[in-house]
Amino acid sequence: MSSDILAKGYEPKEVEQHWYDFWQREGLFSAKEHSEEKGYAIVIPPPNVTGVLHMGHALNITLQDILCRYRRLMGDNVLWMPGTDHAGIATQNVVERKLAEEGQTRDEIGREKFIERVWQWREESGSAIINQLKRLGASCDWQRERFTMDEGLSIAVRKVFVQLYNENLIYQGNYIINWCPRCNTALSDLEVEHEDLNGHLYHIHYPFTDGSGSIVVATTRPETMLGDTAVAIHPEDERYQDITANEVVLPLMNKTIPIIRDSYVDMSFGTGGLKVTPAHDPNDFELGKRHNLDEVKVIGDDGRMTENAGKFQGLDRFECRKAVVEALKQEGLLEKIEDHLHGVGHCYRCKSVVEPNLSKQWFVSVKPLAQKALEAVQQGDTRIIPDMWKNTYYEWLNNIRDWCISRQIWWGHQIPAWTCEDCDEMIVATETPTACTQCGGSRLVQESDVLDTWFSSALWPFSTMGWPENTPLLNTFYPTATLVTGFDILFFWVARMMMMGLHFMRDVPFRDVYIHALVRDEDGQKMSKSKGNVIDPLHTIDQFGTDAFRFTLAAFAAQGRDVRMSENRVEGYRHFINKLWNAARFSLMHLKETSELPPAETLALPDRWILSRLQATAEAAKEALDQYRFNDAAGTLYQFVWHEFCDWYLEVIKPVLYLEADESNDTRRKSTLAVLEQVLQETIVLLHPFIPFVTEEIWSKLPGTTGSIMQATFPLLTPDNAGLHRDEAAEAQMNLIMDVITGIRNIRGEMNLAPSMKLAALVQSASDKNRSVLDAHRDLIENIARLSALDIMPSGERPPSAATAIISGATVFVPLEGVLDVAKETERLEKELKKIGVELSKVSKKLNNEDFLGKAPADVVEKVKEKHQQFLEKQQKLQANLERVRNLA
RNA sequence: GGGCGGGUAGCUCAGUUGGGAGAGCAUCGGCCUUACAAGCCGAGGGUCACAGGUUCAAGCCCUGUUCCGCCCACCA
Repeated sequence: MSSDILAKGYEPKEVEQHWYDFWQREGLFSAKEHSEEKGYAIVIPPPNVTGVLHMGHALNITLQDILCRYRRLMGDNVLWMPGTDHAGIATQNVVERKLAEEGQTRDEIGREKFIERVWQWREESGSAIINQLKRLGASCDWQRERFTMDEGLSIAVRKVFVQLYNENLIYQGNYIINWCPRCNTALSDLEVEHEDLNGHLYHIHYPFTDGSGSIVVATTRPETMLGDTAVAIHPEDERYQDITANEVVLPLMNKTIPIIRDSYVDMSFGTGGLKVTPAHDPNDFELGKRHNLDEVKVIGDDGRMTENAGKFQGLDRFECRKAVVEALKQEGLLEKIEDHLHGVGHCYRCKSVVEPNLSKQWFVSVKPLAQKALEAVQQGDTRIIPDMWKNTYYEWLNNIRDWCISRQIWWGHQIPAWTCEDCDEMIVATETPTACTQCGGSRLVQESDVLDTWFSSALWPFSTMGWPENTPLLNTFYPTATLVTGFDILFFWVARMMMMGLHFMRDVPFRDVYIHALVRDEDGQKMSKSKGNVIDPLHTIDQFGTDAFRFTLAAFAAQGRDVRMSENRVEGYRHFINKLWNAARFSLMHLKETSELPPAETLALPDRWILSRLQATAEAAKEALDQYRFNDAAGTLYQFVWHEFCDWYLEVIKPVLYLEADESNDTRRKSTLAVLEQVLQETIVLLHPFIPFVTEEIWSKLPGTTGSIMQATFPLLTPDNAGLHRDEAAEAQMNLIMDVITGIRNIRGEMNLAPSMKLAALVQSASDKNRSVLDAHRDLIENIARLSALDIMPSGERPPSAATAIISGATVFVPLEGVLDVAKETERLEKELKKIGVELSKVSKKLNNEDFLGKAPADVVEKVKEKHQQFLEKQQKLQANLERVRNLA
């Protein structure tokens, strides 16, 4: 890495680790707590401690890193707050599995030991995900790394819980919640994933007690009938106007239950009869409350039938379903079984079928909090980008229901509530109480439940900055600038951070929320282990380097669109990294020392041109990044580096670099080298947010650079604007020259003339200005177009037997005496002519349209007229040439 | 049942106030031209899903149809 000349190919492995260590050692990721500079903060969506880096993280982290590195170049004081989430259920499941491998269960070792094990496990593997983030180049302020179970964050959690409880926004109660029998815990509505499954609809006779027949009810879960406490019908259902009975016999249970009338019942469904199971269905629960029905819980928390299920007690819920159906069949009460597609809830962590169950749990009364979160976005205090997600956000907040926050697991923040065993008093406090506030007794037992993981992550933007203390960090960085996240946690996380931030900080947690899409495989399928289509980001990095991988992600991250990832695509962008590397390698062969940029007016045309293009590129890149248009920014830079800087500028200056040494040539060469140095340096600064490693490596090799590229300034912001400015005249002149060269290359390609074959060319242009521009750069044109001679004339004889290229402002002839393939050239010209004919008729049509002339804006009309003129000229020239070529035949 | 996104070249996708349809990859032809064959030069290829409408002008705006994908929802 110390040789002056770079290696022939870029080898990411050799430099990535080196530079990452360097950045950390130099403290370049560290935010300043107190600073005059603008504070710009991003809090990381904390990955689960159990996590392994996947494509979703890679995209998420890359976009954040691009923003952070960009803002540093813009001179902001950047804080990228890193950390991990304790991920209650997920982590507990992982550790339970490990225990199972040792032949143990958590109940056997007990709560305290179990939690110890989790901590121990976290110590061992908790840094794996963090190290993987580092391989992506993530410039997080690692010294501030937090964990949702940290002492500080735990204090914040308790403080929030207690305050919400005191404000009557947290309450405890018996309601129907989603219960996962596998994880043995309650879940919030969000943690249930509905999946449409092919099930059955069972139609069951419930005989009237007076022997006057029966009513048929339908259910998808026949085992719940054991807990039925009523049958409901619609009060206006004509089918049941004449029934004499008020009660039915609940089959299999030999129990009498009432027939109730409620307009909730949908008359159009089945027979219009509804079995009511208040303990196992949320609607039935409501119905039960209205009609004072008993709540009979027949499915236990372990997924087995309770003693209330009579002879079915102890059966697993699914076995019980079969047994109930069999028993009903035998009693002749099963009318029929239909196939039925319906949504079934599954646990988002273990995929078990979730059971709606009656249970005593803790809830957050979210409506008041949600209202503020809604308004903050409506008022524009927080922007959601892309805009379309606003509707989804509103929709959810408008229909929000209370949030079940208690979990019957061990790993998490234990709820700070204590019950006095003497007087049953409930004490909710931030500090562990020593005596009952009511009776003074000391037999206090803490609530065993822990909080939903998302409760602590909802506080993340301020708990990580030291809240509830009023810290300098909070003053400098709250509200944070941008949250970058996937839409899959818009409700879980974003909406709840909004609620908590507004409630406890009295300000939104972030100004912008940038929602990125999902990473899918190249066929658009969601990546999953079972499909076997998972691409491991680390594998991709090992193969192609972090920079190529990051650039690929950025290039495909169009707003609102999923990213389709394949290693082939990364390979494509590795070519780009290599291209840049080689451009630098070439430049460094000539850049032996740093030099001042000479005044613009003394520079040669290509130099002024590239500086102008660089300026345009910097402006476009800034504009795109400011709007989170990562793909546009990446595309703009790609285009500039490859097609303007490499394809044209470097080729054009080669002759200058190889000029013989004499005084005037040396002056010319020196100023070109100064421009080359400047452009290369500014270009890698522009690219640095996307591809940090290779740009740092090149930076370190450039003469005249010191420190890290991370300390550089974004080109548009340097005091002298890095010598950059748009130069329209230079761009127009260079375009003419490039058009002439392209025209000649075109002929060469079409006529199958070897590049090694030198050609003579004649350019005719009626414009004095154009002729003088071409004349002044005759060497350049001859060199790049490989010409033996170049004539430039105002007009005159068209050379016979020549191929022609008609460009804007000039006509190029390549005389091919004896070589010209007349048929081929005729065909080529005819084709061109046909094309231009189509264009011409389009504009002519417009110009012949009175309405267009009368109603279109003047500048548009003017533009069309100009075009018409141009097309007409081109057509005439083509026709003349075609005639001439035809005469040759 | 509601809501959202998408249908543009063979593939993957850009296309930001409506004004001559673009890129990358792939394909074809020609090149070892002293940074790069991970390269250079050139070429071909599109009824912008379909049908209407608004407009002087529609890939873009409106209506309808259709096909994909996703999210939300307590109809048994």
